[in-house]
Amino acid sequence: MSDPVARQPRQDALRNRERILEAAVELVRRDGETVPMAQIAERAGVGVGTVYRHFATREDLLGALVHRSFGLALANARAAESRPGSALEGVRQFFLATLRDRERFVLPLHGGPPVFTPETREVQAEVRVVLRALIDRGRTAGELRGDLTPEDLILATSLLSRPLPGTGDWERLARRQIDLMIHGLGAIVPEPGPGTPRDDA
Amino acid sequence: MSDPVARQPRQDALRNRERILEAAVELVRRDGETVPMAQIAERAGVGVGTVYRHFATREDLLGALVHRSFGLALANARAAESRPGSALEGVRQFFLATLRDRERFVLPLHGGPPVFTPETREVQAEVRVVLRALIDRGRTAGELRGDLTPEDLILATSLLSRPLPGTGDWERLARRQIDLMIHGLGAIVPEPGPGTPRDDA
DNA sequence: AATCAAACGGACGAATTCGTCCGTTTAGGT
DNA sequence: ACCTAAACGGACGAATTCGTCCGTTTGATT
Repeated sequence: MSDPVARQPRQDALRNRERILEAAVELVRRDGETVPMAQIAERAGVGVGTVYRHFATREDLLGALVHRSFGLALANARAAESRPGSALEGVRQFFLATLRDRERFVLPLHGGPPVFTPETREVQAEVRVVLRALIDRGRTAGELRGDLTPEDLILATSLLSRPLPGTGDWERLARRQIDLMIHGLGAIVPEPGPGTPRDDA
Repeated sequence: MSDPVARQPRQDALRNRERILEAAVELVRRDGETVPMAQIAERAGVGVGTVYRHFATREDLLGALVHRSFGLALANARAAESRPGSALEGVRQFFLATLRDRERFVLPLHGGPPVFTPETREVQAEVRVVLRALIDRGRTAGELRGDLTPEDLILATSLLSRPLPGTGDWERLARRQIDLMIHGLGAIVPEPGPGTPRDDA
């Protein structure tokens, strides 16, 4: 008798889906993307069956993690773009936001299959659009290098969010990298100097 | 009747060991560190038995790859340090060398077990020493930021050597990152400006 | 050329991991 | 309170992967 509209999903289903994603982020970052599904299920406090119902295949799950990461990047990009101060400072805030959220990021580490779904690429494109706006603003104001592209910023952030073991104080090192890059972003070029062969084509 | 000195290893053994390492670098970079041993053996043109004789366990093999990578980094660091020009240019050359050799680098992607053997750490320490010398030279000459550390450079290079999928023209992007960083390395700070809160502790 | 220790290859049993299937539980509507 | 579609859990057979073992081949030495 009810309309053909799907009834909304049950509460526990939503909750479990969330738990699975959280567990997956944590374990994939720590152990790599081949971490056993059973382990993810265990940490999420559900059975494997539940995991496979929400994500038909491991790749679906990984794809969802990547998708979420771009969603996060998009939110950060928008926040940085709509921020009042200078565009250069906006870029800096974007970097710092990535660093703050880094434990929630999962980006593909090697060139495996899908992972990048069409929807993910859409979000990715939107990130580009927003960053483009930010860059253009800064360029007009003479704060940013004229040749800067959204890809430069995306690459930098994806590097910042990667799990890097072995290094003791990652937080400090990452902030330093941001610092170095921000200074490099300035439109002012210190000293081309004579001893600088140009080997960038 | 012969001395207790070990006779030198056979020629084919050395050759195979080399082939295995080459195959492993390629496949680990492409498919991740859990790539089946059998696959590595196949690409190397040997049987699995041979792989396991040279590297008793997968971790031994991975450890050898990482060790080699640091050896490469050490060679590049030494070349950059003993180079005639300015120290800043030396740093730049070090980065470019890493980029050139990036397909031979294998560094741990997540915080798994061993991989960092004691010997590897020794090489790592030596890299630090050489870079420290380079940095000090540049600092004395006023070419480099006073607070720069070897770790900054090591981190940057390890980021540059990582396999990053999805991005089309990695080469171009990486050169750009180097460019950005080199400019950031200069001792001259363009514009602290009023709108720049200092949130690096 | 004869010898043999060293090295090789790959079949194989053990151990994981995958993804499904189905009997049981439960949220939420009546 | 009752009902049922939706969701759950985890045992299980199929499929991979691991690492070993041993009969065969080969490089070096005499």
